[in-house]
Amino acid sequence: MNYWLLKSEPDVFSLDDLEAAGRRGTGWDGVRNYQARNMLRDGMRKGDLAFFYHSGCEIPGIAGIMEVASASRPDATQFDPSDHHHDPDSDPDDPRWFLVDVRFKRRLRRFVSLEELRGHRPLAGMQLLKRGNRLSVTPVSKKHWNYILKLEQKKT
DNA sequence: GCCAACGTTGGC
DNA sequence: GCCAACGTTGGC
Repeated sequence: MNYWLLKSEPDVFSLDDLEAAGRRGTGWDGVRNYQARNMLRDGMRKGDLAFFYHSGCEIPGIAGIMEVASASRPDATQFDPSDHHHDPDSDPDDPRWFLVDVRFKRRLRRFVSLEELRGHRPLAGMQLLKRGNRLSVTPVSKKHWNYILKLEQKKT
């Protein structure tokens, strides 16, 4: 099993929205970056776990945990002209963009902010914390994953 | 293949 | 709103 971190702007799609989607979950659509696409398409497996990270908001950070609920499949929004993520250059016979289904697992016991993550030297290697990182899908090592789960338990 | 111009992300 | 960092595009 592998671990991941997926970013979303809570104004667009938040952990609450994912929880509201229930057991069926939802497709993690709209990823339009090749590196992120490759991880979605080739790296993620059903049963993997991922942190739900809130970006582009007042206090960015990790809000919860979700589960990868399917293998990757083509992202239908790329073929929908009315969709913001429409890609007219993508060939239906050879789709360019993929998604996985995700489902809500749980909220963290407390929100762990980006600022807090940056304060922990053992997490320094996390791709999320590297300078200039903008990838919306990044792998998380087991070591970092477990460290954050311990952080979650700590009182502030 | 290089690189300038432009677009996007995302923290601050 | 600003801006650093990075990705993409397209002319050459």
